Amino acid sequence: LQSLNILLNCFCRCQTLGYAYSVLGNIFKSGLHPDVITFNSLINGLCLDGKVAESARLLDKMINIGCEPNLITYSAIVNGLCKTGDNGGALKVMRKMEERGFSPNVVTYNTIIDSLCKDKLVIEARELFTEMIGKGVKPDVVTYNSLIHAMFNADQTDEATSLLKEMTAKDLQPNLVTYNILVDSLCKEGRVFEAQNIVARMRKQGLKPDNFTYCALIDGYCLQSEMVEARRVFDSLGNNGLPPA
RNA sequence: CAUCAUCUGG
Repeated sequence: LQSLNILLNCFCRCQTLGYAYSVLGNIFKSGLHPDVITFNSLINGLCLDGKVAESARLLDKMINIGCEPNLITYSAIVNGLCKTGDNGGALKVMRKMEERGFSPNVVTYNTIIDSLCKDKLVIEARELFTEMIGKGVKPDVVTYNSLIHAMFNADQTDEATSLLKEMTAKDLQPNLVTYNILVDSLCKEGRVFEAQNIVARMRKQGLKPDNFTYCALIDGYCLQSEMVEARRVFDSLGNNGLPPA
């Protein structure tokens, strides 16, 4: 069952749900019973595909056959609602799961906070942020990444950098995504030089700049019409978009 | 230190 679950999840994440369902068929044919992970993968796949209604039906189905949904099930649905732009619905599901005794965890909160951030609802994102802290759910790097990104997008660069300080004060190490957000945002503001300093800093921490990093830099130079510099970065990359080892 | 949910460019 584990192997079939792995395969099924791959198809779900690739948005090839037809194949996922045929794996489900094989599970039945083999006389096996899908478990909560099987259902979670399918629900997630449907949600990522925007078929949240269908995922709700699957949720009912799993309950009917006696398979108890868990925190991950509900979080996947929360994500599906967020990705279709229904933040209100996502919040409702989160409140419902609390009533049913499933405490939302850091991932659940991160999902909604990020969605609010993307919709520029920075105030309500921060409200959820303080709510989670109040409930003893510790924000992690992903939480801060979403908030920092939102602050840059709202031209609150000062707030972004203060959040960055806040996270390191909490012993949360900025990760590759954090740095990519910084590099990209600085580049879009025309501060490519400072972005390069960030890149130097990430190298110093042993983090390897990746495709995102280089694309952000190239884009930044292009925006400044510094085509020679853009070209220099571009030429430093190999066929796979990464610098030669 | 690998069966499931959340964050970054184009």
